[in-house]
Amino acid sequence: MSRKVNINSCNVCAYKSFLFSSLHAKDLTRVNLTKKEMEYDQGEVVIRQGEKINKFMYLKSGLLKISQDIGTVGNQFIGLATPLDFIGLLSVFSQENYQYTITAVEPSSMCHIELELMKEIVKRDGTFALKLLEKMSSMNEAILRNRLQINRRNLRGRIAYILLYFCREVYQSNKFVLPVSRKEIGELINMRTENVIRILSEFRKDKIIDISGKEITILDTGRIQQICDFG
Amino acid sequence: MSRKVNINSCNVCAYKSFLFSSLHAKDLTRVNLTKKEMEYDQGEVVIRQGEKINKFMYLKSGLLKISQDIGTVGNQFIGLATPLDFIGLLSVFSQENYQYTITAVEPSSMCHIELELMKEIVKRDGTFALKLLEKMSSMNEAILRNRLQINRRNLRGRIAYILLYFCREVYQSNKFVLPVSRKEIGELINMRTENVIRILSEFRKDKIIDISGKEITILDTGRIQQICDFG
DNA sequence: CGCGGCTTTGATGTTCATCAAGTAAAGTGG
DNA sequence: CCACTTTACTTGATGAACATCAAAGCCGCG
Repeated sequence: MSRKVNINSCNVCAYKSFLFSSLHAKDLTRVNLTKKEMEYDQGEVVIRQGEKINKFMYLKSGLLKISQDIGTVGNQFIGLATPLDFIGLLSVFSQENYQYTITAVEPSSMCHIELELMKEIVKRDGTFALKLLEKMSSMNEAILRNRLQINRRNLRGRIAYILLYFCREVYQSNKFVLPVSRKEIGELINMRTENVIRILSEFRKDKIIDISGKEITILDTGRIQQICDFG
Repeated sequence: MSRKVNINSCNVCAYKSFLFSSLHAKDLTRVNLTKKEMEYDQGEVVIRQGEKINKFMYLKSGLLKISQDIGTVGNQFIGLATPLDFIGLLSVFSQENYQYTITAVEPSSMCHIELELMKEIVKRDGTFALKLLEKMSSMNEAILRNRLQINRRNLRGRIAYILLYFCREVYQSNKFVLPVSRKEIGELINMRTENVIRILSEFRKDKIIDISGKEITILDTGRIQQICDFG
């Protein structure tokens, strides 16, 4: 179950230099005093699609899944959020309610600030506003680029792409434990579970990767890159 | 060829109420004095991918194509911009250079403001900053939603989707002239030209639409909607 | 007029989803 | 803790959806 944790000072948080560095001492203190830090277990839902947005949230550590219910058709897995990402990335400033469901796929620690306070600071502190604009802009661009990249590839290319994504963007290691099921990977890169499995097995047979349950080791980065580029 | 046109007052522009309504008289005057209004012919390139970003641009009238060169593979057609959209939507505040190429697919009229002036106003006017944040946020969300919608449909569903998109979002009419070639539609919704044509013909035979060159008339909105929903 | 790009249709082959069936793993209640 | 249920994983077979190839008509443009 999610739980509130000891309040740490914002002064020692990686986020300070990322976003709040320019903040006036007075505002930083207010953020420090009103923020709430929460921890979530693996599998726990952080935000449910449709809930009212009243917090500005950001991920301090862990890994989150961003997805969307699409009626009977199933679930669209849109992407992952890694530390320093804002949550509710797209909707925070434009919608009343969350358009996406956020789930912790690894134990995660997050900070909340009242959205009203955020808006207040934006209104008062233009330098901060500009910085926020830049961050949101580049985050949105990254998500879109990812989706475009995935959808123009064939299945083998998609698997190669997502493996390199985990390797480079999430774990910074050739060896990692998949944070999601093969079914979910299928939802993320628009293909059937069976084909996710088939192609992973194929890569294993070709000695491009090694698989042991959810643990993946990339053996031949060059080949994977090649499949990603030309697939 | 693109050309500068008579300067109209920002006071009578639709954009004023859309974005600049809260601006102080002083800032509005500055915008008014330094802005440039340009007109572009059909087919003219407005922005070339890679160019330095130094203007904040918005579309007053016409229709723009947003696309991206992706090496040898061809061209990714990302979406269209309709009046009141900002241009360089994603990159303006996060990148040095444009990530996308913008082309006028209908005669278009645009306004430019120096990006530095924009940033200056953002810094000084928090209410404006917040408004801009909201607009950018909702624009980005719309683009992403579109891409997700397109990619989870089969080919008939994609064609139905894009026809309804033109009908509802762009032309507000059941009868419209396609602003782009069938090849480009294929690039927009990730399918081959031949299949774009085949499915359009199929819809024509089924008396769901009428085709005359680039002119399309949607005859049976209900059926199209159904194909869009279940395809 | 002739060239190149767009459009169209048909034929063919590949890729991928679907169906089926079985094993393994993980959660659940007695 | 064990039987039971459910969910995840895996492989093979089949057919549908889609890309590709080919050929011809069309249209605008130098």
